[in-house]
Amino acid sequence: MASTTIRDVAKQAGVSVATVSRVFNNSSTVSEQTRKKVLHVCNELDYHPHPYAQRLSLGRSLTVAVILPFLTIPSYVERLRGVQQILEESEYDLVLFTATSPEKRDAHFSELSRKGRVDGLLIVSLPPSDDQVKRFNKSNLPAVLIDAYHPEMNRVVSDDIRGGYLATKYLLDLGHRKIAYLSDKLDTPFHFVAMRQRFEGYCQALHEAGITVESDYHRQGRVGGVESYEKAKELLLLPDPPTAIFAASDTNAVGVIKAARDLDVKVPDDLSIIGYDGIRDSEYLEITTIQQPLFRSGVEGVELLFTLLEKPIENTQEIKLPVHLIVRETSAPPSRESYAYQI
Amino acid sequence: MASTTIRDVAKQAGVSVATVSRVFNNSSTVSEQTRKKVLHVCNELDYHPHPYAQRLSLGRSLTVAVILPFLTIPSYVERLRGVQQILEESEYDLVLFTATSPEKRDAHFSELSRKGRVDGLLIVSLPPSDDQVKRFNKSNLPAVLIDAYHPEMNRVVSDDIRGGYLATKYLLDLGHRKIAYLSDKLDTPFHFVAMRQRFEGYCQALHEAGITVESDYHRQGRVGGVESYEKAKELLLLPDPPTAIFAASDTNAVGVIKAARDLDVKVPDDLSIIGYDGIRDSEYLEITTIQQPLFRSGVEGVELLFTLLEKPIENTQEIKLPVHLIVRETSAPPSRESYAYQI
DNA sequence: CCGGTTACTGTAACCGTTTACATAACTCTT
DNA sequence: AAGAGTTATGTAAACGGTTACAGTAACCGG
Repeated sequence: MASTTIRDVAKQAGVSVATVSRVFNNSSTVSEQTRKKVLHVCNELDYHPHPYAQRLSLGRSLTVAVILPFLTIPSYVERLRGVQQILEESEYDLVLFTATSPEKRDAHFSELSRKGRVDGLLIVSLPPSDDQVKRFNKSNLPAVLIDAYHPEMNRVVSDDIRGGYLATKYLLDLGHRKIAYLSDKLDTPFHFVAMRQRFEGYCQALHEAGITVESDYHRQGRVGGVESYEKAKELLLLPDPPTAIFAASDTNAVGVIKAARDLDVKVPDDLSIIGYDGIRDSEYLEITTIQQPLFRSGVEGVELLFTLLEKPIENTQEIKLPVHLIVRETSAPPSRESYAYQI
Repeated sequence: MASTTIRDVAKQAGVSVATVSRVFNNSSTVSEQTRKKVLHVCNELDYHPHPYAQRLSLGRSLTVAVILPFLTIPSYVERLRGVQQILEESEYDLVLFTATSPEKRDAHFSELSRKGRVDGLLIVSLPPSDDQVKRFNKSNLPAVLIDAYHPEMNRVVSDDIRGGYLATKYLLDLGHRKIAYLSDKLDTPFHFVAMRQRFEGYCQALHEAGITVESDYHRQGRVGGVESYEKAKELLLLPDPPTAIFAASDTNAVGVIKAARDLDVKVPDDLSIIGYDGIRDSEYLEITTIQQPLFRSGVEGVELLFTLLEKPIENTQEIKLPVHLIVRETSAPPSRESYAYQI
């Protein structure tokens, strides 16, 4: 069943293809009479313009690519969700790529930077190299980084240094002095930068309080909750264990909670835990956390991209989103006992 | 910077466009000499065939649409991940749609069922109506349901009745007699069917054990963990509370755990909890659960779609994936006390 | 030496749109 | 009443590929 084309409609309506086309792209004028006739025939023949012919002719792909590291990590998915929701209402298709390895990332970047492949690019949490940025800019493909930084690229970031600072300051204000930082590996081939910045904020707050950063209180595991469970155990079994743990993601925090439970360390009595992100789990599990606007970062990213799609160039723009402390049930002042220790 | 076309290459290499095209689509023969020459020129000019011109000419969109209800629910995302991973290695683009309302679902279905829009369709957890199925089949668009059922559509399902049975049987075998079932709303405009089937398995197991299904032991909340927390509380505050709760998803189980904690009900001593799905959280939180192959369902779905894309029609096919009981830390025999109650 | 393969390559139509330009039919203006 | 504007429409050339068909040259067997 060959689908009906614009020519079929034209013939049936007794007009030229140009006229039919004009009816759809309300560009120039068509008399009310013929417009009605054409629409009627379209309806009758169930005509819909062929998307790919349209795209070829227009020189636009009507497509936006979203590329992110993993689909396993809730915070990325939540960002994707924001992107998806806006894109769905637009004329653009969302085509999805994941960069599960640095090689894949590079392959995607170079494929997608070719003119014609997609109209725009949203890059989640994957900082591109200088070379890649150069290529994007040369092919002047509109692109926006979300949760990633490069000076010459438009981006939506959240204030991770401040987030790290806030979390640590909060624990300090509660009276904690022995505060550990537990994160994913800070050095990855992907060059994720968020957790390093949170660490920076952590150091800054400690410094301000006149506390030296204990390297023993800083642990990194592979991404996700499983390994953070082990690392948390290590921390809790230290001769002089921390009274609070700042986990660089809520997922990490879940690992810490489990470790505490298994070692019979009471939360929050004997151990305060603060997470980061504000994903669903943190809500369900009542984890005190630093909430960053994940969903919104996706929304803002698309919207920035849309403005870029309209008028070409300007200065690179940065949208910095705020973070908030959300106090829930995994944090409290340190117990007497731990106080005693440290005096 | 206009991109280089096949004609540029042809001119530069001193051959016809047909020859250049042939070099890429290794269809018919090209002499080794000219092939080399063409490839060299392509390399030099950084030529890549324009995707949309190709698609128009081929009459294939090289695109597969995936449509799912929400991006908020881990199990859907995990299925998507399976789909994505396979699709990424193929020549097809994955374009993503969500049906956050029944109206959206219908709109997507009818748009996507038009020939030419996409080459294939993967529908996750959204059972289509008879009319829609008719339309899919008329436009003979290859489509596969994942975690949804329609007799006239190809599908990948998991054995939810058996899963419900297994979970309940396991609790019965532990000695429980007062077993509640807590799920999302069973009647939704989406007509999700999985949780109803699990309920069926639950009833079956109880029946087999000669236990009548208490309607008071069956609660439904809105999707997700927040409301299941409330419902679990209701159950636990019943005059004769259950000794075990079968939560129809791990997310629901998390709500139950929280309710138990808040009411000082010890898990698993005073209350056994079993979830469903086997998502990450169930692992982190050590929830006993029925694991279904979520990721794999995506993989199998795409693979089934690929075979459909190769040779057109055959009988509709069903792939039924197995489920497994995973015993972790939220389940145990009922305590003496609760036994006492019921004798 | 000739007809028939075989191996390679070119010409041009086609995929289904959009749109610059041309044209035709009116309506004013003076 | 002719020239200038307007308005509505048609013609045909893009967009950038693929591929049916045709053509040419080289090769082969008899």
